[in-house]
Amino acid sequence: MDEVPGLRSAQRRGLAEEAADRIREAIFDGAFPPGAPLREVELAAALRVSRGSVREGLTRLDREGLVESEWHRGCRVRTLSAADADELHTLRAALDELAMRTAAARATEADLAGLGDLVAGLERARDLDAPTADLIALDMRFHDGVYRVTGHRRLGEAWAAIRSQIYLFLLIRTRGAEDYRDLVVEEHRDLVEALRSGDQDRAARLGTEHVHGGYRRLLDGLGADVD
Amino acid sequence: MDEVPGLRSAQRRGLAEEAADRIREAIFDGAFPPGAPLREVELAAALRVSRGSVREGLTRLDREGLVESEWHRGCRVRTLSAADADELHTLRAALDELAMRTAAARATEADLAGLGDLVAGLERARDLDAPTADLIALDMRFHDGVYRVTGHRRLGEAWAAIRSQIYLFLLIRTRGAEDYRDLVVEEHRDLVEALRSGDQDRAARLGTEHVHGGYRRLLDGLGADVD
DNA sequence: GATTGTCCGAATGTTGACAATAGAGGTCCG
DNA sequence: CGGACCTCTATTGTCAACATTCGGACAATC
Repeated sequence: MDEVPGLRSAQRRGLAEEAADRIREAIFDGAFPPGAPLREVELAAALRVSRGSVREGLTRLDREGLVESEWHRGCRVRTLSAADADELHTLRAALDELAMRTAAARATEADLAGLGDLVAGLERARDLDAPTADLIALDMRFHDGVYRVTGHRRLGEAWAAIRSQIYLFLLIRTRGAEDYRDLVVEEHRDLVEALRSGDQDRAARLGTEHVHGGYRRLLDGLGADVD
Repeated sequence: MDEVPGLRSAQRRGLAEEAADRIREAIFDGAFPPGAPLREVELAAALRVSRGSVREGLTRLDREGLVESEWHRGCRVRTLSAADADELHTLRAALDELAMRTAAARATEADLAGLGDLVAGLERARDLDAPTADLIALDMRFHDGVYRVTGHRRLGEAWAAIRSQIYLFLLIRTRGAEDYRDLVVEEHRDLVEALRSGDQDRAARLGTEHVHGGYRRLLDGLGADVD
């Protein structure tokens, strides 16, 4: 089992994954608002791919929770109600707690440096007045990094199953929350610090607080007028 | 189309789900041991279904973590190493903690009665010297019930993503653990009691202890000779 | 003798045609 | 005029054939 240091295996990607990526992108860009139907023939024609590939790509998005499909009634972009938001954040808090605890135990110096770089990039983006969407993307990449550091494959899969939904949720509902820009850097710096300390309990606690706090601020900023 | 007497009832629910169910059953029955390849043509011929349907069914099993598939290399039954067992139980503990906490807050009297009935059935089965596999099946149904009581759709999906793997793991590695039969009834009765009390913290704590305790006993009973 | 290039059988990835279904809108009857 | 029924169409579910890729066996080369 020889591994070459700086070389990751080039993984072949089928058309299904490619299609899933394109459709996901389109949803994030707002081309398909929540509730919009995703018709297989239409997508197949647009992507120059057969319906089978589109179909398989859609099941991947279904696994990510981005779309929902019913028998013989096709696929629609999932709508996110207030109850859905609550589900997403309670579940994410539980996952993040385990992720931060595990990461605190297993993070190497290189891992910590990588996460630190991400936070630095986040700070730079904020100071340069980058659009909030960019900050959110970096935020997500940071947490992806934490899950990767855990080396916990199934935990990563559980995160992947809600990741896109949380991303979409943040993109849609972050307009009113201006304090997000101020707090995002500081909070993530604290997370890295907790990981560096190796204190698993502290890291776990900070992880859940980070999620719950962000959720609470979001709700406060928007009022209770969630549909 | 050739008609086979007892094999022609796969219409209303979609052939893909039907195929997934059959294959899952076969895996649990030991027809496909861990690591065994699942060839699409072979399965399609056996189930009298096209390869497309088998293919879609296999992706469902992949979502459940029962099989793993690589590009152009097909599907195999997932093998469960010691590291996998650790992943499964740490993740399950995190999910169960949230599930017990939520269930403690939302369980109605009818819910509690239903769970109580399941425990009673478990006790009956144990006293009747039912095979351990039956006890395990009832054990799983109990926890399914807890997740259902939470009303937390995404939490239930996260559980579904590891449920089959845990089931398979228990089926394979429970031979040596005789104390399982003794403790299983008592522990689940305690869980119901905690839910009835409505004390969320206590329920959550008991939930994680239940998982971790069971895992520890399993490891002790088997020694460290896990492959 | 080890490495590299090439071929071959087998299995999967992809495709377009065909069948089944849900939902809409019209029609008939009370 | 309203409701049950029926047809019709758009859309998804299923299928069998075609294209691509993998892994190993064998031969050529240094």
